[in-house]
Amino acid sequence: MTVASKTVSDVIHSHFGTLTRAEKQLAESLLDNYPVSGLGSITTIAENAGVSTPTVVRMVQKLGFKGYPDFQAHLHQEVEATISNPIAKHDRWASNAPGTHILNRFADAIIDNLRQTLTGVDTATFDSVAALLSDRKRNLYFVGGRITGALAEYFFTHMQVIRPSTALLSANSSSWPQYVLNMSPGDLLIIFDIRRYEQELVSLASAAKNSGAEIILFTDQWASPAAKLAKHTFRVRIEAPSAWDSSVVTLFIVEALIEAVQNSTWDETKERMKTLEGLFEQTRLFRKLG
Amino acid sequence: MTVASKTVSDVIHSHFGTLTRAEKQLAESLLDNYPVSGLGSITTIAENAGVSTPTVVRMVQKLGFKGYPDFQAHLHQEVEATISNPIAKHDRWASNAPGTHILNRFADAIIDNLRQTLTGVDTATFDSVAALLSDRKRNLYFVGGRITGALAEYFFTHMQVIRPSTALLSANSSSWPQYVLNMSPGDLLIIFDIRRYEQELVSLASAAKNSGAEIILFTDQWASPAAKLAKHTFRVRIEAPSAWDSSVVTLFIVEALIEAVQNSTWDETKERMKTLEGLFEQTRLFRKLG
DNA sequence: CACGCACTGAAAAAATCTTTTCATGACAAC
DNA sequence: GTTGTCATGAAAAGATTTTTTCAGTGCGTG
Repeated sequence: MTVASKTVSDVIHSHFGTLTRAEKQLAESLLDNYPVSGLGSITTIAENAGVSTPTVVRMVQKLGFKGYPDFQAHLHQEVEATISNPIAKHDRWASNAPGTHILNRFADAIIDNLRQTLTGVDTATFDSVAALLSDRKRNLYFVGGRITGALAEYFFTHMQVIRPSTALLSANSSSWPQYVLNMSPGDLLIIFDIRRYEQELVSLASAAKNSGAEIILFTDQWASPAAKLAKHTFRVRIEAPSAWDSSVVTLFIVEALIEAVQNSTWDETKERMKTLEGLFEQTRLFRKLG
Repeated sequence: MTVASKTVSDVIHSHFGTLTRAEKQLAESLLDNYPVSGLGSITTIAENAGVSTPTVVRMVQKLGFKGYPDFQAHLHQEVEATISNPIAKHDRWASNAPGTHILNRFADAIIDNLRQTLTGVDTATFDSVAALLSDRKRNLYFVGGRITGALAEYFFTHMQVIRPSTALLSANSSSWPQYVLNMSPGDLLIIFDIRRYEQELVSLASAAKNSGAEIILFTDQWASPAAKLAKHTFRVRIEAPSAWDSSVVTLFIVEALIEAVQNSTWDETKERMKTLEGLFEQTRLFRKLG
């Protein structure tokens, strides 16, 4: 069967981009407090998610299950696997007493985001993306929104050292068409788009896809509309006790990807870094003399 | 109710003596691999135990439950309680990203960094910095190195929305003197400098200090030489299982500061954000028409 | 051996859950 | 505008589950 070894959570995540509004709402409800929230009857979970029972049926079938009972059977298996594996590992963060200081509240929120994100990220997806980014034959294009532009830049700066053929699209969309013009099939467009999704990014994604480029998307749990166009999507938790969303976990994923790519092509990268060091040295020397 | 705080398992045990043969058989079946064995339908568990469904109904009623659904609801609650405790949660995350996977190693490292950084950061320092950043009379200047430039930009982008008089110094040091020229006493220079400390940033810090500006420094545990010049220094742990350093915790501090500043001047900020929304809207409209 | 009593499960009845159908509304393309 | 497509939930239909009824069985007792 298609849903053999993957967890229900994985399946939901991998289909998340293709889900409709009500279905996303349902998926969120299921993933929140997963997998216990899926234990009840179809009526119960529909009510909890605020959707109708037909929506539940349609979604689980879309996910590849035969019907709700089939879906629930898988969930039961997972619960069983989780529970009957009582490995008592040391509790890493419980000592982090929920203080009242903003730093502590932030820390709690970030760790929660990290945990939930990691539960949701399919390692297979992660590895696929790392492999794509490692492929020197593909040109890489990075782009972000108003806030996330800095993340795109951070990612770009590292990848530029690790491998050739990387480009950072400026925040100004007027220059984008030129980049799209140069995209060939197999090229990668790495997009950062979190809520207050920017329509222009979706247009860019669409145009890039038409040029044959493949899209890797970093978005939030509610998923940018660009998810429908993306080959791989990272849905990252961004909630913080703040008027602003948190990019910490997104940066975490980015750094992990950087390491994964670097690691897979270490020999070449080492050479590049040496050369780069030399270049920096020369520049410094040049300035001193000048 | 009798079954208020006791677990279903307790209830079964306490009633075990009064159970009949078929019921004992059923009870054994339920306790074996408890509580997962009770997850299915009454038919399923009856079959598993080798008894009839009426036996199940009779037993659960004898145990004090209203009926099978009531019995199962209690079981679900217990499953939830078991799964939702932090230790079990960590197990789930770990199982999703097996121990050796880069994501998992990174997560461990980052949480460690976060804890160590929080232990080292004085909340008084944090609050002082937040207060300085909130002071509208001071001009803010942000600057970062090659890698940390993105962090400076991220910080700047947010602060620019929250308050006036903010500037981002470009990565190119040739434009810096002009900024220094304009600095007045009380102005703040926020510097990001982590290892492979950049000599130019130290020079900038020195020049700025001579102009009366106060310096806030984000650096790593080994501390940039600029620390000697800084009024406040955040020493952040940056170690990661990678050839690169991690900026995740630095970003964490930045976000916490953003929230602290925003929070202390919420009324004014709200107005600014509203206006900004309006401006974005206009821009969008303008583009559509154009 | 007959009787009473409690236990048990088959089968019917009742309740509930799951799936399908279909009307409506939103929205994009023309 | 008009048209077609898609998403959605109300409601009906269908399937399953849960409960009740009831007849059969085993067993101890007079």
